[in-house]
Amino acid sequence: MEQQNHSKQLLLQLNQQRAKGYLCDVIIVVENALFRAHKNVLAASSVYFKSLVPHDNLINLDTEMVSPSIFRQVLDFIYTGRLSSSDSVSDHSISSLLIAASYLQLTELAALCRRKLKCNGQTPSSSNKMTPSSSTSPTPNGHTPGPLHLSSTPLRATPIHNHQHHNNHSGSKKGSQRNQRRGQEGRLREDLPEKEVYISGSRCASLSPSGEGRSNGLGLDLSKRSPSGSTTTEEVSPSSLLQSSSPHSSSLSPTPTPPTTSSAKPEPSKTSTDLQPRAPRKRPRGDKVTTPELEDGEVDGEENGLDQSEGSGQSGRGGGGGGGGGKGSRNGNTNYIYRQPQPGFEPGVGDNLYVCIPCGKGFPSSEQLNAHVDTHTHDQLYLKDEEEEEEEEEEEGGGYLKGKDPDAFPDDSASQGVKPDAEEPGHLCTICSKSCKDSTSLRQHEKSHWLNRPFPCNICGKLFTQRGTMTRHMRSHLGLKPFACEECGMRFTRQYRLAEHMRVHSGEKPYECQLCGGKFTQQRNLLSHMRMHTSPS
DNA sequence: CTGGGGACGGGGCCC
DNA sequence: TGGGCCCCGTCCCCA
Repeated sequence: MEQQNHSKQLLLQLNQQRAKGYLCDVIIVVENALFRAHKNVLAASSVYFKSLVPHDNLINLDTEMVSPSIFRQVLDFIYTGRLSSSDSVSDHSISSLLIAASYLQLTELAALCRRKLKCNGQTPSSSNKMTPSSSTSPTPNGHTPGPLHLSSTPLRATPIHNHQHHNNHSGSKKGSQRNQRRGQEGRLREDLPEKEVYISGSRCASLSPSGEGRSNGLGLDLSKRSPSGSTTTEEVSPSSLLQSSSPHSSSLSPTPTPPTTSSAKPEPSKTSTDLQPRAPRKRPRGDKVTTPELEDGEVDGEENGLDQSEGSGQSGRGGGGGGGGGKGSRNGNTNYIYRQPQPGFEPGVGDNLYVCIPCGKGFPSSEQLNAHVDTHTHDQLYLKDEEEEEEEEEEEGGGYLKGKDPDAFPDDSASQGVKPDAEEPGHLCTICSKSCKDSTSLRQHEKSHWLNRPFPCNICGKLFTQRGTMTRHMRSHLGLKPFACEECGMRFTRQYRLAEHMRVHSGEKPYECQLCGGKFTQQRNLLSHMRMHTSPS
């Protein structure tokens, strides 16, 4: 008894799920493109991926070996067993595919490419050298062919994973985990001197003597190995991910510990705990870590971005209220905006969390949305913008909150609802009457009233009002923690946090309760404490 | 079990 | 663009 087409149907389902991002548990970064996929499928197709996916949820591929467009074909092949129409596949493309297939140790695809080249009368030249069955000649990039190096030790390209994520699996919260983390952090700190790594330049200058890991000083291991094991420099610019190219965003591998050493005993750190009034909490707060384990359009935990702040009335700033979404910018990825669920789709069920601004259609994944957005021509977008602007002009200010792309605001903002500076001597916000010192501050302030969030996270799709916030958010995905405590090695994403943390070691408690005299190291804890005083109970 | 305190992560916003 | 600060939320420890 055998179910006909079972495997075919299974693959079909998987591919459909991939298209929707459903149950995808790994993200592959290729240059500036992100691909979501299923670990099982990748592992079943490629020895290379098989070695990586157990450890990493985010995998960065060498862009000299595979381009986004090529990888898309590769992924399609993995999920369908087919290559796209041969008409559209040039020999050059096939060669590129062959290189990629060899790099990724997709032997079947490599063989297919070779056959295709042969049929076309091409001799798989350099790329052929990289095929599983052929020579060990280095790739144009200096890589050694992957398939020839099926080391028992999984060799990493540039796995991007959050070590917090790994740590949080541990059942025992104390003791060993603390030590483990402490050791890891201690090692991180030791790596700090070797930080000749340039983000934008995508170059790692130094290699630790052991060669097992390079740190960029941000707590990240920049060591990058091709599947074959040849260590290469970081090829993927962090700006690919962050787009805004934060200087700290260079490294893509937050894990400081290569697989071969991940289980190694952490070096005991100095008796830093002894210095502390109370040992800093060592439990990685990974419970809510934003690992890229995205599923089905999932954005992370407290998602629903808009309502989180706008609705909370935090600090009374989010005023402005109403107004639905807005148009995204027309450049790059920012032409979509995550906005409030609209009538007709339920985030919890349909997961159409990614909404195309021009047409309002919802999609379960950013990929689908991006693909859809591509169907809008710039002309369409501009045309619609102009139409809406005309409508807004007729609406007399009511359309101000429609949420334009702030970056798209022309300098003469009069037509956008922001009165010219000349008309607002005190630079008053037209929404809350806040007085700003200059037009720049006013503009920035007024952005806080907009309901659109022009800066999407490339990894989880979450949207932000400010680029800086988005960049900061990306650090959490990438595990970028540039600021290390010299006492205990603990690392932070923000300098302010480090300064705050240092008070744990110094014992300084600058925040005093005026009611009971209680002192606190953190202001937020004082505020929390004050609420205890003021709460009715 | 519960409440308070310690510590930390993340986002918003202003400078 | 990044730093600094604020707020919210959370987890853990401990009395």
